[in-house]
Amino acid sequence: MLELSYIRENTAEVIERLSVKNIDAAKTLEKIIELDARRRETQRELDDSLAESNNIAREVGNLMKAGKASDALELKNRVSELKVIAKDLSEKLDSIVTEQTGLLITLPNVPHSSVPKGKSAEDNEIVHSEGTMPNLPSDAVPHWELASKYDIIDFELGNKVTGAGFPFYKGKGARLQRALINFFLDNAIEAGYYEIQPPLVVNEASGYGTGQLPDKDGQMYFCQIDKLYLIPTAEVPVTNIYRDEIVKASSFPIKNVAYSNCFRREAGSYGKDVRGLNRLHQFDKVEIVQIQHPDHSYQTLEEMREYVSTLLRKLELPFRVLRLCGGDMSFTSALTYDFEVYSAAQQKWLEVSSVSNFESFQANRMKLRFKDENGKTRFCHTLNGSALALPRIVASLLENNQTAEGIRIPKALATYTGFDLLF
RNA sequence: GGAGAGAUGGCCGAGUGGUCGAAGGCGCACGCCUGGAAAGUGUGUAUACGCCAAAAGCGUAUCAUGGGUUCGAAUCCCAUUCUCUCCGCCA
Repeated sequence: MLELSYIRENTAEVIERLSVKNIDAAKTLEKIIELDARRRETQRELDDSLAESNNIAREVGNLMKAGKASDALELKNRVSELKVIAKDLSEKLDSIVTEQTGLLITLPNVPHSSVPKGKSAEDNEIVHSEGTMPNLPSDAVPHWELASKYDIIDFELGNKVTGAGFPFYKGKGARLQRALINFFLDNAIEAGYYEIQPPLVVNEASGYGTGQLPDKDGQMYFCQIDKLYLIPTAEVPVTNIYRDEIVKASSFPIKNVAYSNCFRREAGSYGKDVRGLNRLHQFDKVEIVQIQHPDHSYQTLEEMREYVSTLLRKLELPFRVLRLCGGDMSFTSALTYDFEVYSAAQQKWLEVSSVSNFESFQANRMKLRFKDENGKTRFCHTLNGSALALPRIVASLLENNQTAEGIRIPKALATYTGFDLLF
């Protein structure tokens, strides 16, 4: 959620920057500012009337003590009147605040000045490319064929037991999963991240805090009877640790890493995008989350970007980094780098990581604050990134490393799998 | 799931209708003391909103959450959530 004071003081800039996300916010902003004026006026009237009630109540108390009960009677009536007025004002204030908040949460985060304009993925800016493209034999096949050839991932079995998008990993496939999780966690810990194992379901307030709710609730699995959501990413529970907190500035940067299953309904996806491991309803991901001082968050974003690059280098996968254009960015992000790995057999780039700075957008929703050098309470900046999501890494590892003898496992990973050739 | 007890500031803990945002202690911050530290000692130490250009200051709200009773609620009543104890079930 955008900060009200920021909207109020930089209206034109907000409109201009949101246009990069192809949003025309002028009318909404105007309404929000108008509601804000009414909110403050109503608040003042309400406070005044409550102040008068409090004063009279105190007087009544004094009169009672002095044994002048009859004198108190008239005052009592006045308080009763004020109470009715205050109740009206309070209801009015509630409805104004509700309306204002309702509008505020429809506004996406303002993109960083470096974000290019654009409508779709076509307009993303490639900022970096690295690694050598594999030279595959002519009989190279996509990962879903390799998965069944080596009997390591069973999509049909998943269909039978659960449904589409919930595969079974078997034998060396399961071990490869476990190896990748440990590889990613160990690397993160070495880079100074603190490991967290979060709950896989969260309450409504947490979904709201990181921005999944209310706009994306159809994308999460929901347990109706307990009003709990299956997490779409560890970002949700791990960032919400700090909901309603005032952290010490000396604790910056706060660096957490968490492995979790991620659950996504992916309503509306279809076709070859969901083939094999490309898009699953349940997958594994190691997520890095940082809480940082506003002055340092972009430097941190670059560090996180570099960290993810080192992982892909160790896995010997060719990758490129994209700066997402306004139209392709998420609702909550101010700047996002996507990492894509080349899937040789599918001959396409697969998104394996998304590293974002949310600035104070999530922090404002969550009321995550810190005290700055002047003792002033301010919102923190939050950042996160996948480091990494497993399925598409597995897809490209299988495809890019296929040989006549089997799948070659990169050296850095082989110490975790316990085998360097999957056959 | 059943029965009972409870929820107060960063933490512990007092407070059963009236200047209570809340005693006391711990912690924390700053100062004094010290060669330095500890001990000692002094001061300060919640959050949000509103008024104000801003600071100071003032007002309002907040004692789990939401309602209610009352001139007045941390205190009484109702609902919800959570915690603990016992019983049941159980990885």
